[in-house]
This record gives sequence, C-alpha cells and structure tokens, in this order.
Amino acid sequence: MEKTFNPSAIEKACYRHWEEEGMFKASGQGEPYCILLPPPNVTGSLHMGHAFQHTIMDALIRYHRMKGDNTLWQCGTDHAGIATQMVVERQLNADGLTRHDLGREKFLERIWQWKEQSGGTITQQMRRLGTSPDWDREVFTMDENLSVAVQEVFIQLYDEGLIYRGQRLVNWDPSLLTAVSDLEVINEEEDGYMWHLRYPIENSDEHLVVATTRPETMLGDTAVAVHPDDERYQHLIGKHVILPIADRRIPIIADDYVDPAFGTGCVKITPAHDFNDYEMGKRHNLPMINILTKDAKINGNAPAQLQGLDRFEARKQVVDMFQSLELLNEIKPHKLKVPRGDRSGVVIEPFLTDQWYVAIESLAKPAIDAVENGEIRFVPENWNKTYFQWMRNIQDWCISRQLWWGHRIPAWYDENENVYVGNDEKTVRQKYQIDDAVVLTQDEDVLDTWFSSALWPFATMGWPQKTDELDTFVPSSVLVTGFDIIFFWVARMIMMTKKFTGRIPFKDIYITGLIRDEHGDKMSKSKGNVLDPIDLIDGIELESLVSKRTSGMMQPQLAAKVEKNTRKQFPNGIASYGTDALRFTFTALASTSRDINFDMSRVEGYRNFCNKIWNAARFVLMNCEGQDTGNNLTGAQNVSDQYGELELSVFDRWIWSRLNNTLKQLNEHIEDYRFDLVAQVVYEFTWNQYCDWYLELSKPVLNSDVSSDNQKRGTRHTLINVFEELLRILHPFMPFITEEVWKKLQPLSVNQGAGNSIMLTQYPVTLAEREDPIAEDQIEWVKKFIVGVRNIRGEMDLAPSKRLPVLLRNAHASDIAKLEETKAFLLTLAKLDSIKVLEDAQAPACASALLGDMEILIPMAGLIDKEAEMARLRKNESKLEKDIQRISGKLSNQNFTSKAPVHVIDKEREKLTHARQQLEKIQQQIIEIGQL
RNA sequence: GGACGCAUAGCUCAGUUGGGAGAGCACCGCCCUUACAAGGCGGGGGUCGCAAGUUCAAGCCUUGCUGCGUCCACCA
Repeated sequence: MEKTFNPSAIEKACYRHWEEEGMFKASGQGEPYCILLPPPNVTGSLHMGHAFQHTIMDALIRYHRMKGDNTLWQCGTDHAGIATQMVVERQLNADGLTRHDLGREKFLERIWQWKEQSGGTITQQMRRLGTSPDWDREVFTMDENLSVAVQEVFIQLYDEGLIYRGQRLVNWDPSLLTAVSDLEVINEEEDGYMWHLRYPIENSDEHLVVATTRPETMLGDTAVAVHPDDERYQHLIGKHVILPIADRRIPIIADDYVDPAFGTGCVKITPAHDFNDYEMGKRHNLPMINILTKDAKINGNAPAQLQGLDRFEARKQVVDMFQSLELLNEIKPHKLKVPRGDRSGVVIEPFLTDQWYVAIESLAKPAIDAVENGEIRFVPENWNKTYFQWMRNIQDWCISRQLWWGHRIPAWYDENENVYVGNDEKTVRQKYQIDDAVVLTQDEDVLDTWFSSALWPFATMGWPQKTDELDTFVPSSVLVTGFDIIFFWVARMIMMTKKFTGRIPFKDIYITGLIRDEHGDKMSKSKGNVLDPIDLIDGIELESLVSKRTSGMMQPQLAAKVEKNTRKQFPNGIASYGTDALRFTFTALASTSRDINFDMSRVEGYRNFCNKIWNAARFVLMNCEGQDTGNNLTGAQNVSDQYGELELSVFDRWIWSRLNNTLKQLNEHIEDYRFDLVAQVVYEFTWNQYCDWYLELSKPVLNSDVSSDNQKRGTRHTLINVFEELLRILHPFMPFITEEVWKKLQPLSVNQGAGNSIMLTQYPVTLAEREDPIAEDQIEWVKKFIVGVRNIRGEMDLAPSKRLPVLLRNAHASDIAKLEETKAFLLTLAKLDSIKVLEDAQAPACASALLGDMEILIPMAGLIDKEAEMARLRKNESKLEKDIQRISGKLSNQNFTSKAPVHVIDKEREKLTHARQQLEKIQQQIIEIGQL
C-alpha cells in the first residue's frame, strides 16, 4: 500500500465495478426501504446542495442495504419546463432566432437534442459522488409512462370537477409570456415612488386624491374607493369622478377594505391589474378593463397616443400628462414590494387570462390530516408549522403554462370554445360523441413542471398500472429535501399520492439545511463564491477556477472582484480531496441547523481522516499479513473473551467494548437523522480510541518476546476484526476508501467469505457480550496513568526520548492489580524505564500526578526544574481550591440538601471528598518541593 | 402584519430528560519514536447576546429586549 491515501487512483474503477455487477438493485428480500430522489433538472449540473443531499440519501441507502432491507433508491430527472426552455431559447437568441422562427415542432426537437446532449451530466456527476441508486430504473418526467400518468391524473381530476378552466387574474410574466403560480413569484422590497394623482369629481370643483405606485394602471381604473365610515368622503360616495386622460366616468364606492389612515384614504380601483382590486371589482360588479398586451405594452383600450408603449415608458407619459393637466399632487419616495418572476427576474403583471386550475381544497384536507395525525413526520419537527400554515391557506393552483416544453394539456376545443378532456382526439370524440365534421383543436399550453413532479412517488412505480413496486415501495421510507421546495413539491406529492393511491408518499420528511459559504452567504455566481463538488473531489488549479467563476456572469462588472477574492482565498487552487472526504464533510455538517456554512478546512480535516484510516490499514496489514490471526478457531466469530488459543488482553476486550458502544450510539443517531453526531462518534472512535490508543497498546504485545503466541494471536485477531467491522460501519459514509481497504484486509478477517464488495456485506450489529465495563474501567486507569506522565513530560520539557523512572505512592490493592496486568503497556506508552511501588510515604523530591488516591511520582534528580514544577502544582492547587469552594458552598446550602435528589447530593459529596484528598496531596507536594 | 430560526472558544459548530462548558480548524511548546509530519505528545483560550423570572440548581425552561436571518401575507 502507498504511504498516503490517493483517492483518484481508486474511485472510478471501484464505482464501475459496483454498477456493472448490479449492486444497486433492490434485493427483493427483507423489509422494504425506499428513498425517492428529488429529480434534478435533466440539463443541470451537480451543485453543493445536491451533493449534500445525495450524500445523506446514499448513506441511508447503503446503511439499510447492508442491514438486509429490500432497498430501492428510485432516481430520475425532471424536464424542468421553464428552466430548460429558457436555456434553449437563449441558445437560439444567440443565433438571432426565437422559438417562433422554428415553430413548435422544430423547437421541441431542438430541446430533445439538448436533453440528449447534456442530460447525462448530472447523473455522471452523481456517479462521481459514489451514489448508489438503481440506474436501471432511472425515469425522466417526460418518459412515455410518466406522460400516461400525467394524463390519467389530469383527466380524472377534470372529470371529478377538481380541475377547471377559467378566466381570472394570474401572475403574468411578460418576458416569458406565460402565467406562473404564486410560488414562482418573488416579492422583494425595492425603492420606488408613490404618485399622488388628482381625479376631478363630476359636476364639482372638488377632487379626490389617490396614491399609486403604478400610475399607468389608472388607464384601467373603473372606480375609486373610500372607507364607508370615512367622514371626509361621506358626501362623495355614489358620485362619480372623471378619470383624466381616459375620460371615463367612474363611480366613487365605499368598501371597508380601504384603510382611511393610509395615504389619502382614497384608492383607485383597477380590477384587471391588481389582485385586491380584482376582488373588489367582483364585489361591486365593476367592469374589468385590461390595458396591457401580453408583453406588457399598452393596448387598444387606452388613448391612442399611449398605445404600444412599454408599461414603464407609459408610466412616465402618464405622469407627464397628469403634470401638464396640473393633476399631479406630489411624488414621494416609497419602498414597495415588487413581484418578480423567479426565473426571468422581470416584474410580474397581474393579468386577465384563461388558465387551468386545480381546485385544491379537497385535496389539501387529507394531506393536512396525514401530518396532523403523525402518519407523516417532519424532521426537524418544526417544519410542520410551515407546512400547516401554507396548507391551511392554500389557493387554487394555476397549472397551465404558455410554454412548449412540457406535458401538453389533454384538452380539445371546438369552434365554440367548448372544452373536451381526454387522452387524445379520438378518445375525446368517442367520450363526448363528437361528429367527425366538428373541428377540434388541442390546447396549446403545457402543464406546470411541478404537476408531473407531484406524481413522482407513484408514477415512478408504474401507476396507473397495478405493479408490485406500488405495493412494496409506496409509501417510501423517507424524503430527503430542502425546505425551499416544501410547497412546490412536498405538499403537492402528499396531496396527489393520497388522492390517487390512498397512501402517504413517504413516512418521514428529512429537511436538510441549505449549504452556504463559510461566512454564511448564499452561494451564487454573482458573489463568485460557488464551489463545484467535483472540484473538491478532483481538485482544480487556480487559473481554471478563476475562469470558471468569472465566465458567463450575468453582471460581468463583478468579475474583477470575484477574481480577486478567488485568488485570495485559493492562492494555490483547490487540492484534490477525494469523494470520501467530501462526503464525510457533508455528513458531519448535517446538524439540525437551517443554514450550513461550508468550511473548506473541514474537508481538509476529513481528508486527513481518510489518510488516518489508510495508514491504520497499513499497520494492521503489516502486522497481520502472513500471521495467524486466529480466525479459524472455534468461537472466533463472536469473540469477546478467551477461547483457548485466542487470548484476549484487557485492552483487546476494551476496544471490542468501545466498538460496540460506538455502534450503539451510531444506530440511535441514524434513527434521529443526526448525521453530524454519526460522524462525530465514528471519527472519535476511529482516531481517538482505535488509532491513538488501541494501535499503540497493541505494539508492546506484537513486538515483545515476553507475550505468548496466544496473546499475540488474540491481539492480531482483535486488530484485524475490529478494523474490518469498523470499515463496514464507515462504508455508508465513505464508500470508496472502505471498499478499497476492505478488499485488502477482508481475507485476514473472520469475514473472509463475505463476497467481493463491502457494500453487500452485513452491517455490524451490537452484541451484549462485547460490553465489558471492567475492561473499560481498567483502560481508563491506564490512560490516566499515561496521560499523567505525559503531562509532566510535556510541561517540564522533558525529551520524549528520555526514559523516566516512576514511583507510585499510596497505591491501593486495586491499583497494584491493574499495574500488574498492564505494566508492559505503561512502560512502552509512557516511555518509562521502571515503575516502583513505594512501601511507605518516603520519597525523593518528585514531580507528581494524581490517579485517584495514588500519586505518580517522577524523581526530579536534575531533570526537573523546581520552579516549573512549583508553578504546575500551584495551578492545580488553585483549580482544586475553586472546585472545593464551589461544591462546599453548594453542600452547605440547606435548600440544596433538603430539595435536591439524593443521588445528586451524594455525587456532590463524593466530588468534594475526592477534591479535598487531591488538594491535600498537592499541598504536601508543594511543601516537599518548597523545602528543596 | 403573521410564522419560524439563530446568537456558546479567534473561525465553523455540537451540547440529547435542567445537576461539574465540548469538537474540528486556527494558535503556542516539544518531537522526522519503523501505520500516518495529511502525523505524535502536551498546552493556552469562553460573563454560553442582554435583562428579569421559575428552580436547591439555568447554556438548556418562561417572559421581555437587542442583533442577524428565513418563509408567508401585504396598504393602494
């Protein structure tokens, strides 16, 4: 084995092996365990958020697969209607073309080409991450069988009256020329103005002053509203104003929606271009005058001079006209929420169009119930509040999009605009008994991408056909996703799956945090702080990183800053850390926190962890290869004690006990989705117990002439088999290194017949017989002994190579028993040349450490500086004095002694006694040293 | 306006039912000891945002405040 772990040398071949051997398939045996991959955009590429979530999912999948569950990771990609169509349209634009130049059919061909060309990117990147979904079951949301499901759902909902078509005010994106749902509109506060406009009152010299942030909409005003109780305007209710410019006579109406305290207390009402006004328009039977074209220019309902102007140009013109009519009262700076399309970024216009909607309320109810009654569980639980809040105020879902890329709506119209819904024209004619002479045309629109995503849990399992997968894997076990798509996707899956299968789609919803940069900023191209997971795996040199970060920016003027920051943060580019280090980092960062700040130094730390594992393997191999590891002896499988020729020492038994304990904790943490704690316990065991202590403790046995063959066999046996189990424990989190190392070590272990991949072995289980509190107690004593000596050595600046004599004073019988069992280890690990037990209190001048009542003494004899030892003792003394003061204060408090539980009081008393004894010894030492 | 989250060591974060403040990284000192210098050993470092309350006991529970953040709704 190489001296240093080199991930790039093993990962790809390792993955190919797994995939070619079909190891990712559900076994068909055991309890079903299923995860649905949130389908990424087919033409997208893997970002840090994906990598994070995929790591978590893969860890769960591998864990359950090794546990023997019938484990399916259902994967696939999404057609991502708007996003994908935009990409291809942009490509066309670069050639000076629009999609209309190509026509619908040609344009769709072009998108399919693009999908074929770039559709494999993300799935290839997932392979680099080591993910193990069943690729043979990969689904694309526009595959034939998915389209069948989409149609079926649409038709069934329509026939039940739960999908309807109607003219309403929708969020209209004037650049994409499509309706979008409420969720696709981002409202952000921006600086704007409030214009105060005067409307002359009919047959009067009076005016009403209305305030507006969108003056151009006055062209569509059909009323002015005041509060019914507003005394200022009582006399005007029922009268009319003459709308300037448009010269329209519109009524002054009363409605308690108006807040008399805001602005002037008069509101202009534009039912065709504002959601509140629309509602009021319906209440008061007001006409709805649409003044905009689809691309947000002023239409023929406005005065001729304004027609054809862009909405923002028209705004200026309208203001100018009011000014010249002396009807502009004032212009105030004003902060307002501006609705923008989440894809296009342009200002959304409320716009009257015909669209398709899902009547959502009856679907929402069972979906709310499922979470309320605990059938579906959010983790962390708190997210159910977010869910409830949205679900209980849910609005009908606008599902039609004026796009070409997507599932075309299965509806046909005759010349009289009658609607017929069915699978295809032929079916429709039969279903509605329409004569062939009647011309039918299909709806031009497609469905919202999320409509097909909502069917993911059952459509991927073969619905509407009855399949075994539907029975077995609905509901799936857990959905791993971000909170940003709870409404878009999670809620809608629950509604649709309940509706069409009667089952819940998943039992748990594990909501992960959002990956941010190390300072908590969102990763974005414009900030130039985006990390590509593949770059962390393979490494990237500085120049490539800089050009990657600065190319194709929406705001090229930021490039210089991005370049500067990048050069500063990564003067040497990014090193190659390998997949396992990256995955372990994600695992360790997966706490309950909402925001996860991705820290490069963590990756480096876990790269080192990989190297640690690698080198531990080298040590194990070096000591076990070609040696008798006792694996063929009876009883070796579940070894926890001595079996004749296999003699386990106290520290062999100790490490088995620790391993068992670690596994127990790990199982609990996985149950709780606390992957950060999972990472912590396995890291701690591997590095701080197995490597730091166990490997060191094994050396004296393996290298000594004194230890017996049976003892050596016992230690080798433990060395190899604990490690082999540890590799299996680690595998779900670090699949590559564990596979590579396991293949080298497995032949030496009791698990030698387990097959040709660690991913198909059994996950280790906890065994009560491995628990060994006595061994744990003894090794604790050994550790304290050694640390005590090291402490003196470290603080007294004694050369590590200098072997020291140790005297023990005030040793109990139990100390002496432990000493006898472990003396060889103490001598080696603490670098001692002798250990003597003193019969009485007499001792030369010594530096000292305490282990319980026993004093570990190192004669100063020219080695140790008096002042330095004095300072060390004083430090310990004052620490003990503080402890004693605090504890005795507590114990002398009558309230405490009368009210606290007995075991707490006893514990405090014990602590006090112990501290006093320690203090006494320290002070005695101080006197002794002081006399020198 | 409504809901939610966060504030603990220089940085990034753990701290489970209230009972002696932890990790990684960074920092300081010593060491190239035959698994590993991507390492070993030792060490320093925190008024747990502020205030009040409950309690024998509060990083943890309650209330208020401050600061930061997210989501939903929205006053033209």
